[in-house]
Amino acid sequence: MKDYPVPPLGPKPDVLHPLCPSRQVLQHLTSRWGALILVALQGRTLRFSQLRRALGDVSERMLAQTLQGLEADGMVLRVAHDVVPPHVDYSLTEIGAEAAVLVNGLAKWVERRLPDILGNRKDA
Amino acid sequence: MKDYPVPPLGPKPDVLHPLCPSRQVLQHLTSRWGALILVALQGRTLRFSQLRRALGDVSERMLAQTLQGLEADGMVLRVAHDVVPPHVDYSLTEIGAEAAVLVNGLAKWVERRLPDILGNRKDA
DNA sequence: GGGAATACTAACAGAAATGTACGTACTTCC
DNA sequence: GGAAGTACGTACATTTCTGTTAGTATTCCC
Repeated sequence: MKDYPVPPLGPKPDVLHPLCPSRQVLQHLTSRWGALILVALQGRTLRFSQLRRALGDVSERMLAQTLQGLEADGMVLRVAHDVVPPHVDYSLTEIGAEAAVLVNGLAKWVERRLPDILGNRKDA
Repeated sequence: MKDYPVPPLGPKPDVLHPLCPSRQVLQHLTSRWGALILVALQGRTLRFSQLRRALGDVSERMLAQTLQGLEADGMVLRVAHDVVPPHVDYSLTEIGAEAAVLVNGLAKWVERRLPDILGNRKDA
């Protein structure tokens, strides 16, 4: 990897630039579980285990890890009720909701177009 | 991982279902290089090396591999001119262009919202 | 009492993604 | 002549991702 002569916070964020932070954010949003969490959390608040069941096959480790990442990016809001059997609610923040709309749009498009995509697919 | 009692091609594709093929397609589109290739190819045709320079830091190996995947999914059209110094053009297919609009929308949103996102970020 | 549920974390392990280096066949430029 | 550009494939190495297992403190249910 060579050096790229552009500061981390240039005037115009550009996803196509290797060092632009927008790339990382985009990757968080589009990561395997990140995208699905946004979709699952759209319009509703879910607890950790509910979220886990909603996604079907996330390991607790990955779910916790991904949620922390999204929380750090300000996409997800975590509210822990300090009760004896742990109870934590997850919901989308304002920007999280905005992102979710876009990610969900992509997901829905894939679902709608799936037949066409699978149709002319050249399987190895 | 437990077994999920749903056929690969049920009546309604659902990204939240572990075995739905839509998940894989979504992952291809949102993969690290997949998404960037769609963005870079929007509205224009690029050659292999131009694409490589456009993304800035893809290795040739990854670029070739990702392009093949997108081609297999019918998103990218590959046209090879049989000339002495190799010349191959890459462009988006119809569905590829549709997908690119959505992915690009997400990318542009991230770029626009980047300041806000980085603002309230809790760095580890 | 034993077992399940809750929301995690830490340690370890294996799988997948990604990069590096090299080779190719031929042309153009210095 | 020697170096660079072109579009890759292949082998190998490393980094990143993801999963599995075990453990925690407490309550509820049988």
